[in-house]
Amino acid sequence: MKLTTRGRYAVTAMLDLAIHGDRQPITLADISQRQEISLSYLEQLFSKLRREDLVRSIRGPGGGYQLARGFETIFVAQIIDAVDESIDATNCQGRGDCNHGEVCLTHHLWQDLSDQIHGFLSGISLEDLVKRGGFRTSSYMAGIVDAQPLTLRDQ
Amino acid sequence: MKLTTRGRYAVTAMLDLAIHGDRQPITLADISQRQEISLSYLEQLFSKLRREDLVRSIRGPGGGYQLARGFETIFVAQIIDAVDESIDATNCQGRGDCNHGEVCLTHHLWQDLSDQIHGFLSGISLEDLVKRGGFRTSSYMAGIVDAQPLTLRDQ
DNA sequence: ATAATTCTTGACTAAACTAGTCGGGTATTA
DNA sequence: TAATACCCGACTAGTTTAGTCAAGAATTAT
Repeated sequence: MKLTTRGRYAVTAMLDLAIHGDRQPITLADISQRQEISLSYLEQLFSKLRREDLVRSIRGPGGGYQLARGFETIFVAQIIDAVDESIDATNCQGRGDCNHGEVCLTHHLWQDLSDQIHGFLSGISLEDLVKRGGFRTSSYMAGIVDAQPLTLRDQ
Repeated sequence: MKLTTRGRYAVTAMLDLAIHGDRQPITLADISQRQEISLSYLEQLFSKLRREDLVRSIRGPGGGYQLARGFETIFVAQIIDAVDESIDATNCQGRGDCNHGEVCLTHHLWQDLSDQIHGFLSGISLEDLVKRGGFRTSSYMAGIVDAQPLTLRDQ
């Protein structure tokens, strides 16, 4: 899992969709204006989001995009995974031969860290982001208590 | 905080130092061979690690690098911060004017996530990495129970 | 002294990635 | 049939990554 601006853009756009798109489809032009993201760039991102079944598209006048399902079932991790084709956290593509044919010193550290961040973001849904606090206050994560805390796994 | 290969290299090298460097200084050439990292690239990384006072250098024959202090006081987050000059997690350099002069929808999400990952890696010391489990088993994080769990903050 | 060793520094580079732009499609509706 | 809006692929400037190369400075052993 990678965390880049692209993932940020995608989550922001999906959040915009969750907020404004409960009735009609929302055009990328609208999102582009509201969120200040280039239209063509949004097209690239939504192409991936659609392939991953996170959004539904409707062509023609009056068309646009909608969430493919309820916002309580769409999680931040899924959005980021859809657009930031997750390169391996490890250097050896999981083969475990990163150091002279053996596993390198920090192989499992990164693997586990990746898993943990992923688990963390898998616990935050669009609903969480929409419902908690205002978007312009600094406390909108305050109520997110259901989000899976990022602890170290036991095995 | 950024998580890239550079940070991985740095942590791996520091771990190598923690394991082999308890007596004499360790040369970058040794680390380069053991960890399969280019010598010149290591030089760049250690230049930054030295500036951040994480390692001590000794020139001349018999010289090399040592940890600047006990491995129980050096944390993964410090190493990564030293080499991956932490760009802002946010788009607006913390000014909060990322969207039409206001804070963008996901500003605080990324800010908080950044903080959490940072806190998480601030709880894992080189000692933890050295002592727990073998480096070639998949369970060396099993005993790290003191590491600050990554939970959402309350305010 | 001087040669060997090792760190120190800066300039340079190929390859990859990011965040776009551009131009032409295709489906749908009015 | 024109307008709307998604769809798709090619292209690009700028940045970052991972690395090379070359010269130099400090220290030790001979």
